[in-house]
Amino acid sequence: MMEAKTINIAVVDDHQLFRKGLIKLIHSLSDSYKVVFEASNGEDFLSRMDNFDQLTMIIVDIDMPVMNGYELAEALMKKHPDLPVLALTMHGDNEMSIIRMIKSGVKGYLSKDIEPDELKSAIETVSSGVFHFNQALSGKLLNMVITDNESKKELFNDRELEFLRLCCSELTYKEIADKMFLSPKTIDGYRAALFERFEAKSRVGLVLLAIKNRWVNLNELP
Amino acid sequence: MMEAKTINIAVVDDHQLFRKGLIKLIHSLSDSYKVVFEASNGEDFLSRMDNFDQLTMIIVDIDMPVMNGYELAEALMKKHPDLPVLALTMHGDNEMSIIRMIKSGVKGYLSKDIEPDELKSAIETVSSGVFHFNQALSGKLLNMVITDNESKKELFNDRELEFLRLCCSELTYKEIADKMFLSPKTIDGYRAALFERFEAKSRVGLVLLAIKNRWVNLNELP
DNA sequence: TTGCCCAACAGGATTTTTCCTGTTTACAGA
DNA sequence: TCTGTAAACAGGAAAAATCCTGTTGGGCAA
Repeated sequence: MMEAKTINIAVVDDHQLFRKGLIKLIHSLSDSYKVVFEASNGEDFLSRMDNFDQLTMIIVDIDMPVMNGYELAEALMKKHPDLPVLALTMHGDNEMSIIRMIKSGVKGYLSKDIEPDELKSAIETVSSGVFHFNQALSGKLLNMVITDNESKKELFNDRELEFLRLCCSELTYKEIADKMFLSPKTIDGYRAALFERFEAKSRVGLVLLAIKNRWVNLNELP
Repeated sequence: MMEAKTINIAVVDDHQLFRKGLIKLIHSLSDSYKVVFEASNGEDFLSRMDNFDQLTMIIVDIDMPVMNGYELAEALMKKHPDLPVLALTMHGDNEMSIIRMIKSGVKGYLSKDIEPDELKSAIETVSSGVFHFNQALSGKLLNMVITDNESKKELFNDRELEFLRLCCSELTYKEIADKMFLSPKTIDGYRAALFERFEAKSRVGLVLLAIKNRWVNLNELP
């Protein structure tokens, strides 16, 4: 079996040990795979990569400190829409992160606990510009992605975001209601809406999501 | 330069992609390194490994779902104290986790963002039974480890820390009680103790403090 | 032994959170 | 003008969290 075309890959991951290992793994999958560039985060990649044409695709970790995978994918979608992005996730099972990846323009994603063979098939499909998602999306969330094109509604409106910030505090809902000049019942409505949208089961769960996804800034909290 | 003695290594990590890559990386470091066994978590390792004498050392990821690195190291410290454990951490910067590793009996730890050369030197030192910690421990911290038996009025004890971790989730206190095999009333006692100690007014407040002060690691939360 | 301390645990009250099913009002579009 | 929709709001109940005051039982020092 001949594997004709060389696939030139860039790997972006902040964990050097993983990155180096991954590169060796990729090279062992096929002689036609060449990792020609590596970076430790999105910013590092954008600042040092100058020849985008040489790249067939890019493999990028979602969880990175400086400029994470979502942000890099978004930046690439604007400047180099033809460069396919394959995302790697550590805990990629939650639908929100999948949504966000799709919105950021990634062509596919893989959990880090997959077998090398799956990586190979993902590289094959994504490098040729085909989508590769190994998890089905619920209709509701899929709808959220698709109908987003008219830029009508982002994740939250202003009031919801304000509520979310106040949630990340020791305030009770009643106190939040006072601060926002709303009825506690309205606040309860916001709560229910966000719980459903993000599949949170409790206020603590919502707060954790808000922090993890950087919807709120930890340093700006009281 | 000759590298005489073969070092037989077991690798335990739940992320298959990382594990396979790491193994290739290890083999590329030296011909005398042989990865002779791999497992996806602590439980998997203990149940399938039958010949401990063949192993020179074990490399284990700290963050694993079923039986994590701390727990595996503790179990090994009891049954096979001569087997050196090298721990790998994703975000090993917080002191609490270093404390916990030392208490669990690991011989050394590495952050996953190190260079392969550092891995090599860690393998060399740890496999020969010497400690390898790449980060200086603050005097206070070191004191905490050493004088742990006497003046143990530090921030938390082990159970409190475990409770705190579980607090940073969507689990109810009842579910936390089940996980820790304690009465919900005892859990309520932990809660009250931590609330008072850190002047938290609610669980959300406690969770925020835990994250801000890095008592728990955001990325290793479920 | 005896007294002391502490972790584990209980009962019970109160507040807060969570959930469910509604109603009213404003306002944009057919 | 009629209609649909979204935001604001309510009542009420169940579950969970919070708070307070205890008890018990085992280890340990005097």
